[in-house]
Formats: sequence, C-alpha cells, structure tokens
Amino acid sequence: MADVTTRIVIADDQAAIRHGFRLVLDAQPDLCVVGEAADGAGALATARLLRPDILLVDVRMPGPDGLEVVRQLAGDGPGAVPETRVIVVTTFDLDEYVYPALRDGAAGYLLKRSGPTLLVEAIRAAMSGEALVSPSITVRLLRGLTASPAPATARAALTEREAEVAGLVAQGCTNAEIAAELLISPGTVKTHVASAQRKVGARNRVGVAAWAWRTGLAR
Amino acid sequence: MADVTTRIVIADDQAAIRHGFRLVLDAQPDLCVVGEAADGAGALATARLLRPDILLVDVRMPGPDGLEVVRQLAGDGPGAVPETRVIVVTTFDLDEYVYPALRDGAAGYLLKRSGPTLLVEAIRAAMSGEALVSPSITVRLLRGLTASPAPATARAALTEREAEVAGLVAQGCTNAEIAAELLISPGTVKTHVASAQRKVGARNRVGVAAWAWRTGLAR
DNA sequence: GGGAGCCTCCCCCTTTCGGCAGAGGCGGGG
DNA sequence: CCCCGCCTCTGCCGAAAGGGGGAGGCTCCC
Repeated sequence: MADVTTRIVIADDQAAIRHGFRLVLDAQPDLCVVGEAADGAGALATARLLRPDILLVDVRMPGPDGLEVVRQLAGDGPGAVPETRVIVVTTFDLDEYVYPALRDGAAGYLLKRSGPTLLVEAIRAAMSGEALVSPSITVRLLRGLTASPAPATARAALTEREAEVAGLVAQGCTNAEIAAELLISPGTVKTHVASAQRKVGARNRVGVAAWAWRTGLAR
Repeated sequence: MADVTTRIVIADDQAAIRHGFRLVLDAQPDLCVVGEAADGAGALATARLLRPDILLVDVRMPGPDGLEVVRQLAGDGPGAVPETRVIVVTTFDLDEYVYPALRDGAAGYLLKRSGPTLLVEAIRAAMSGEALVSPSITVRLLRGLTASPAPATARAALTEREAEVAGLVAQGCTNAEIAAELLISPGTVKTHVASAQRKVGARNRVGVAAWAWRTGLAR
C-alpha cells in the first residue's frame, strides 16, 4: 500500500463541526484536510477541483444535500469523481437518509456522536475499499437480516396465526397459496388476512405486507 | 446508565490471541477481562457461570464452534444468557460465517486484523445495544443491500414512471389511487404495474411492493 | 426517414380480493 | 359454569387486480 498522506475535504454547514473534524484529522500523521465547504454546491465544486481521497459530507446542507452529493460524485455520470470516496457524517440516523446514501455508493455512514475514533477508522476503512457504518445504524441494517427478534409490542397485536398469514402475504402469496401452505381453507385465510388488515390499520393486503416488512416480520 | 466496569470473557483456542486481547482490553479503564475459554464448551460454561457483559468468541474452535455459541447464548432457549452480548472475532471473513452469526444475534463481527481500536469500539457499541461490523464485511453486506437479493438487478431495470408507480404500490395504493396521484388513467397505471411486475420477476403487485421495500425504493 | 423506448390510453376476459354476516369447536379465566 | 378470544369454516356480492391484445404520440438516435 502506498503510504502517502490521505487528502480529505470536509463539507458541513457548521463551521464548528468543520473545525473540530480538522483538529482531529490533522492530528493524525497520515491524514490531511486539504479543503472545506459549507454547502452542497461548494462540496461538489471542491471535490471536483481537489479530487481528494476522502470527502466527509453532512446530509443536511444548503443547496444540494449530502445525498445528492453522494449520487453525483459516486455515480458514473459526467460529474463523478471516482477516486474520491464519500463518507456521510450526520447528526441523526434516519432511515430515509441511510438507505439511499449507502445504495448510491457512500463509502461509510457515521453519526457525529460516534466520536473521533470511528471517524478516523472510517477513513482508513474507506481507503481500503471498505465501508464503516455507525454501529447504531448497523443494528438496523442487520434487523433486515435477522430472524425477527421481535418488536413484540407491535406484533402482539396479531395472533400467531394472523402473523403467519401476514408473513406469507408479504411474500406475495395469494390466499389460495397460503391455504395450501398452512393446510387450511382459503376462506379461513381470508378471515386471517382481514383481521390482520384491520389490526394493523391497512386498507388492503399490500398494507399488511408493508407492515410485515417494517416490523421485521417479513424479509 | 450505570457506569461500572464492563466485564468481558474471551473465548479463543489460541492462547496468544487471548493474551493479546487481554492486554488491550485491560488497558482500558472501564473494561475488565474476567474469564477465558479455549473451546466452545468452555465458552458456553464460562458465559453461563460468569454472565459477562461481553463474550468475544472465535468462530473456529474445538467442540461447539463460535456460531453454535452465538445460537445458544443469544437465542431464547433454556441455555441462553440474555445479558451477555456475543461479539464474533475471527481471522477470515467468510460469508458462511458472517451471515449466520449476525442473523442469530451476534452483537458484532470483527476480523482479528482489524486492530485493537475497532475491538474496543465494538465492545462499546455492543454495550449500547448497537453492533459494529468489520468494514471489510460491511461492504459485502451493503452489496447485498443493493443488488443480491433481487435476481434481476438494480432499479435501472425500471423506467422512472414504473419506479414511481412501484413506490406507490408499496404504500398500499390501489391502481385508482395511483392514477389520481399521478394524474393519469387507471389503465395506464395497470400497464406500469404489469411491466414493473414482469421486470422484477414478481407474480403480483405484492411482489412488486416486496421488491420496492427490499431495494429501498420504498420505506 | 426509420427504429427503439417510453408514456399514454383503450378493449376484452378471468381470477383474486375485500367486505359482510354467520357459525361451530376449543381453550383459559373470572 | 359461562364468557371471551382464537381458529376454523361457510356463503354471497361487488370491486380490484391480472393477463392478453392493440394503438397513438413523443423523444432520441442511427
């Protein structure tokens, strides 16, 4: 591995955050902050001009937000900067930010409260072509993988049989298929789907399926 | 939160590894290694006896392997130890270990080459109910987030309009509602749903919704 | 000019859902 | 003991979805 200095650009609308990051990163012998930006347009411009190894970007910024920056730089469009890995750093771990960012090619997703250690680790990981995601977000990503360790509170609303049926609905099964699977009559399946529907407040079976995915009952 | 010492047990068949971990962890003021085990049976016995906050466990061990230890301790069976979070630490990042471990409730998955910093961070994350996964593994998990679960790849398969319709389908909207929302005729909505269905390989609209949820198009 | 792809709309028909109402068996708890 | 919740099943009917076809207008590109 080439042991040269890793060049970093920080994009955040809060000067204090930029200053704090710079202190932390410049304290590392192999890291160097070479630029800053206070909004999305500045982040894009600076990244395209300096082509840093790492761009730390906040999600919420004036102008194009962090997600848009990720899309443009990490994509394969005309304005992409392939040699720059973009790490998203933000305050809140909202799903609506996490998934698009990671899907669109972010090389990491950190929370500001994670502390300086993980920030440095995330940069080193990104330089190795890896990705570090904040532990608090990772647990949710894993939940999409987990054999449902129960938001028992929400699921308690449904009876065992209803939950079973709801899970199969979420897989795209018709009532007849569910009936065959569970060895009951299609009419009974309709009963279960209907009560599950009523209990979770859905207007049709797709709503039941959506609920099943949200709660982790289905995956 | 009680700011007491985090009690740790190390299970690894190599004494040198156990020794190294102990040095690193005991150097932290708030961490304390209270036990060691050299095989799976010992890991289970020690965990059940000491009920530590953290169990670091290697995957490859004599007797029950690390995955079995995770299953038994993190499950809800008779031998489970709910207050102990199990972090898997191993040398190789093989999928056949990673996925089962995380699915069965591991509170983290680390590579030994990750270094002491991430080890300490992983323990702190686990104590907060979070999970730290090695960056080199995270990239693969993310890859599975974008592409792998769908046989036909990315959203690029769908046209913009189809994706829009698919998103509304995932919200539980009927064709008529989607039509009203997008200001097009219900018949056109049916066309879009049908082609989205065909492209993602679904048998009905619930399958389209499932795909939208899996790929993150819908939330 | 001639595709190709996309969006839009229309027809037909069958299958599946969704809502309604009822009913019997079976278990646990007041 | 009786009531309540759950699971099972039945019927009917209108609404929605799914499958097949065709068709016109639009843009982009060769």
